[in-house]
Amino acid sequence: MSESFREKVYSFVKQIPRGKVVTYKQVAVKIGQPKSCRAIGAILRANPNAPYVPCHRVVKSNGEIGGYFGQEKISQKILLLKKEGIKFIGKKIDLNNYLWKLK
DNA sequence: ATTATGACCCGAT
DNA sequence: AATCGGGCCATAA
Repeated sequence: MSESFREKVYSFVKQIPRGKVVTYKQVAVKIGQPKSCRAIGAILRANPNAPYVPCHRVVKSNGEIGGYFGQEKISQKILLLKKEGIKFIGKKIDLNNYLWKLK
């Protein structure tokens, strides 16, 4: 039996180190479904188990941060990222500095 | 089974 | 830099 889509997403996101981020696209590629980037967000929205799965470290490919529980708690996502040392330039972050480089 | 929705991505304008 | 449009995919109804 193969892991469910959800399981793959969560298990990978849990490995993102503090102070680093990955894009929804990266997650999609990593779990072997490069075209499922959009569905990744749908999964994280469902039941991230907030503190356990660091879903706040998943951002958009253009440097914007994306959402957090719909459009409601984005401020909290920003706060968590700032708390980890990530700086914002307007509405975006510098992916060249914070992107987690996979091996 | 079919439709609509959304924490997305990318190329073209 | 900002906007638009088409593509993709898991879920919910």
